[in-house]
Amino acid sequence: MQLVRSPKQLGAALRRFRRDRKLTQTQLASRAGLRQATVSQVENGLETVKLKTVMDLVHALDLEFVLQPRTKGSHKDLEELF
Amino acid sequence: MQLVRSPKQLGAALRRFRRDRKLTQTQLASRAGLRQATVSQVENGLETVKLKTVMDLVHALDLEFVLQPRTKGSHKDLEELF
DNA sequence: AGCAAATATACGCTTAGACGCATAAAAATA
DNA sequence: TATTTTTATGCGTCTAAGCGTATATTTGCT
Repeated sequence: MQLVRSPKQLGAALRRFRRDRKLTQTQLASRAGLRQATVSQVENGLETVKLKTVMDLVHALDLEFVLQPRTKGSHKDLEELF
Repeated sequence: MQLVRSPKQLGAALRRFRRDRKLTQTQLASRAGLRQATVSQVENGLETVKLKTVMDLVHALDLEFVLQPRTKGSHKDLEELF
């Protein structure tokens, strides 16, 4: 269960789950109807990826999002500024 | 705490949280650095919205995502198989 | 080291998000 | 009912995602 507060965290979480499932980017891309290159971009934190692309990956990995109020200990991820 | 398995569910969840916080689309848009029109599109389930736009709204509403294995059915769990 | 698999990057192309600005439609309130 | 407030939609512009295809780079294995 992974917190996702930024595209970078999303990419890292997706990569962890993909590896847990012993899939390559190419295999995941095939399942999700995407290109391997696109999977790579998302896993590397591309901010402007489309929500549909993200959801396709989430579904292909048999995952789901939960949207919830922000938990405490919040102000340590200021990795927004690049 | 809202399950988000599609752009439509995301839009509906964001709308609920925004109303909980007594904000108009214009007020939320201002906080998030977006247009009111964009907030409207996202709340109505636009599939191809950019992840950055979604995250801007999530942050502006003081929310966060959790990425987790998909639960079975519509309730908490029933997962133990038999 | 060498090779194969996996991942990151490149180019040209089509499509569309988000923008500013504006207004139409719908919902709330007097 | 009329008026205000809120939400949805329209148009022209700019920018870039994702596509196919291909290749460069990194990683893993023997």
